[in-house]
Order: sequence, then C-alpha cells, then structure tokens
Amino acid sequence: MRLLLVEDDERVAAALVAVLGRHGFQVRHARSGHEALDALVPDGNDPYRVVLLDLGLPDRDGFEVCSRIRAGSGVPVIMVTARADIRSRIHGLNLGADDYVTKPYDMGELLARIHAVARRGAQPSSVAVPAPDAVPQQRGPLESRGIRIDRERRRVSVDGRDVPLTRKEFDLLALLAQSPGVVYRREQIFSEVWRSGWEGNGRTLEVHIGSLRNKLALPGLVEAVRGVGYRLIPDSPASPATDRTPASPAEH
Amino acid sequence: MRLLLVEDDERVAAALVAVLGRHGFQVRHARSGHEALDALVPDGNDPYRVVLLDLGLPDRDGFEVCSRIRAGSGVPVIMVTARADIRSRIHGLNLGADDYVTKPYDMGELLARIHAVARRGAQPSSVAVPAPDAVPQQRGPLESRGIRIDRERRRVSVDGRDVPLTRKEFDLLALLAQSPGVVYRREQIFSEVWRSGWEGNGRTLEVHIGSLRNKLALPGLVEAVRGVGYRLIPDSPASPATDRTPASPAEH
DNA sequence: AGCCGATCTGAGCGGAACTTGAGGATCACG
DNA sequence: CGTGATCCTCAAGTTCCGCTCAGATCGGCT
Repeated sequence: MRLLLVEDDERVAAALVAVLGRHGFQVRHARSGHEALDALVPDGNDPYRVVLLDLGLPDRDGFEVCSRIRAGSGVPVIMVTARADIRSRIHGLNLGADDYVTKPYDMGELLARIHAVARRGAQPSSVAVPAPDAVPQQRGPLESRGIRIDRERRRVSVDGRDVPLTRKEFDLLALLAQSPGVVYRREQIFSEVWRSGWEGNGRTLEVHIGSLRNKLALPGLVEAVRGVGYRLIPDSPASPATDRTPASPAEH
Repeated sequence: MRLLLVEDDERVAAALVAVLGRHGFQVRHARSGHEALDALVPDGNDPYRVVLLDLGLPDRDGFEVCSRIRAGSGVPVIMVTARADIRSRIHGLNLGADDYVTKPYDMGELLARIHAVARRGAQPSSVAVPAPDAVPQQRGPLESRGIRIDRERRRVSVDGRDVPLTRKEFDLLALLAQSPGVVYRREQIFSEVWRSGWEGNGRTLEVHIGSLRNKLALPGLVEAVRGVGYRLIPDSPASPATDRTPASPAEH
C-alpha cells in the first residue's frame, strides 16, 4: 500500500517512514508541497492510497498544497499539524482534507486514522479527475456471482458453502473482486498482495491463481489476460467491451 | 441529505436535530442501537449519507452497534463520545468508524467532519445488504459458547466455573470477543491491548494466547489466522446471511 | 528486602504456506 | 501451420509462522 508523506522535518519524516514501513506501507517522502504535487502525477505506478500532509511548512502553504491536491486528484488527505485552533481545523477540512490530526498525536491513533481513510478509498468525488487507476474500494461484504467475500472475517463462501482460503489466495481474490471486470496488471497485484517491491520471478502468481480457481470451483471466473494480468468476470456481463482495462492501451 | 442520529439523550438530540436541520440535513433520530439498525434497512427511500453515533449509551454498547452497522452496510459512521482515551479511539476507528469526535466538540468542526465523510460517501452499492435481524443484538455481558465475560467485574466463567485470568489475558479475550468471527490483526491487537505503537518483538502475543487457551480449555475457540492475527470462533452463526439463496439444493 | 505472580524473550520444533522448476497445453501472430 | 511466448499443472524444495517450553525480567505486595 503506497503512502505519500509530505514533511519538511527530516527527523520526523525518518521516524514516520520507519514506523509506517513496519506497518506495511510503502512510503514516498516529499519534502515540499511542490515535490508532493509532482509525486501525485499519475505515472503508471500504483496510485497513492493516502497522503499524510504536514502543515509545519511555511505557514499557510500547507492549505494551499491540500487544495491543489484536491483539485487534481481524489486521493484521501490527512492533515497533520501543530495548529490546533478550531479555525484551522475547519478550514483544513473544508478544503477537502479527509481528516485533521493535531500534534502531539498518538502513533496508534494516527495509524488507525490512516487505515480509516484508506479503506474508504479514493473515489473521484465531484470533479472529473484524471485518476484512471483509482480503485473504488468498496466496504462491507463483497458479493457477486454467488461468491461472498467477508473481509473482516476473512471468509469466503460460494453458494453458501464455506471455502477456506490461505492468506495469499484470499488477498488475491479480495483484490480482484474489488472491481470485477477490471484487469489487474501483474506488478499491481504483486505490490498489493505481496508487500514491498518484489517481482515474482518464478511461477508464483500463476500457482496461487491456480489453487484459487481449484478451491472456488467456478470455471471461467478468474480470467487470465495474456501479457497483462488477471481479472474476475462479473455476473451481469453489461457489455464488458474487454477493453475496460485501467491500463492505458498505449503502454506496452 | 439524510442523516441518521443515534443518541439516547433527548436534550442533546433535540439540539443537534435543530442545528443539523438548519444546515440542510434531513435528520432521523434513533434512540437506541436497535432502532438505528432498523432504520438502516433499505426501504426504498434515499439511503442515509452519514450516521452520527453517540456512544453515551450503556457503556460499551456503542461499539457493538458500530460493528453491526459496518457488517451490513458501507454507510459512513462518525462516533461522537465523551470517551477520550486512546484505547477507545483506536478501537472505534478499527471497528470501521470513519471518524471519532470527542465531547465537548465544536459544532463547526463537527459539521466540517460530517461534510468530509459525506463527501466521500459510500456508493449505495448494488451489493445486497444482509438483513440486520440476522445478527442478534447482544447486550450486557458478552456470552457465547458457554463463556461469560463480565467486563465491569473483569470476570470470566466457562460453563459456570470461574476462570481467573490475568490482565493481558482478559483484555485479549475481551477484545476478541467483541466481535466473534472477525479476525483481529496482530498490530491491531497490540495497539489496543498493549500501549499504542508497541511492537511485539518476541513471542509475547503467542504466549498470552497460549495461556488463554489453556485456562479456557475450549479447544478450537481461539483460532490463529496465519500471517494475519487471531479470532474467536462463534458457536453457531457461521454464515447465516447466505441462506438467502432460494434455489441451489444441488447437493450437500 | 524478599516473595511471587505476571510479563517478556529466545531457541527449537513442526507444519502450513509459499516458491521454484520443468514439462505440457494454449494462445497470438505471421 | 509453425513458432515463440505465455499460461497451467504437478511435484518437489524452502521459508515462514505459530506453538511450546524454559528461563529472565518486571512490578506489586507484605
């Protein structure tokens, strides 16, 4: 899970990077608002799932950055700042921030809040946002084609029968089921299901896909897209033009 | 914009209804968790855009309600409570709340936060929402599988026999028993049972789980979920909501 | 201080989960 | 129809993770 940290104090940043890393985040550190905005330009990598924006920078600047971010992207933003006054809080939230945390904060609570906004996921709000890779992270149990995926219980059932899955199998299915029909590229799958940048050398992904198919016993559900990745076939094939991939076809 | 207010204090509720009304919200007031869950059953009206959940009710009860809501629906939930301690905050957020506001709060900030979560909104989702009556509302001391957990007295009994537990063991059990069936991740357990941000370096968690299992002497109760964490196995309601399949008696 | 239970740490074990490799099947494309 | 690339399956390794035990440390109480 990628996270963008905007923080000018190196010591604070280093500490946060360490802790967040230990909790499974792949952190990119931006030292300034400018750098942050650059980092948010879609580049084919996975999009950031959340932005941690410190307002410790040259006073008002942070608000400016938040509003710029919000103008161009739907990525969730958490403001972190020493400014505890009500006016700033309200102002920050109204600029489009998803949460506003004041220092000193408890690390556990910050983590919980990060998870809260991350699971809410990026949804291109009203604005027409150039965020093609934005994954509509859906909450509550997923259900489609008789498969019920209960994320918090890590349980999967097909037509009422419980299907025990291993960790990788479950994560894989949960990822693909987020957007049935959409093709997930191999690198994308690896970075979501396998932590840290790890390129699957061997046949790892195929094997897990294989055992997932076996256990679900729903032929045709998990489809391989040659040279790209995998996807789930949705039940109501509302003209899935098959080109409905998040990847721009231009890139090879 | 419809909003569901869960609050048992009539005076507080009346004030909130007035203010929220003035700000363009159509407020439905539920006096109890049960009423709230009823109100959330899809009925053809517009779905609620946000739930304001007061935890002032009988102690721990509010957390239950939040977890029940989240089990069946993706509607954004803001917890409003006087409980300011870190444990409660983290727990509330981990249960799926989108925000956690402590009293006394500033009305302007609350409004800003309501707008923040409503902005993200949960898509009404084509997903079937399981009927909440499938989930029995559980009050007072937790009880399941013959285990009785009295949170106030910190007493646990199995089939009537008192089982003395240490602090950590009790906290651990109480946490897991909050929502039998759901998987609690290691980090989550650490941040709620231990002081926040604590990294379990050694085999601490396993040891405590071990002694808890020994003392309860109920094999299969506490289940390890490899690579993720632990959960309690509920006695019967494994997946009751999936019975909604009228025709599929192929075999069994 | 001294005791005693509670908590934490480290090593070893066993088994589940994951990875890898090779061979066969299938597909896209000329 | 041939060919190379890609995907699937099977059957080994190999790693990882949770369990247990035993000893060390912590902390409250008399």
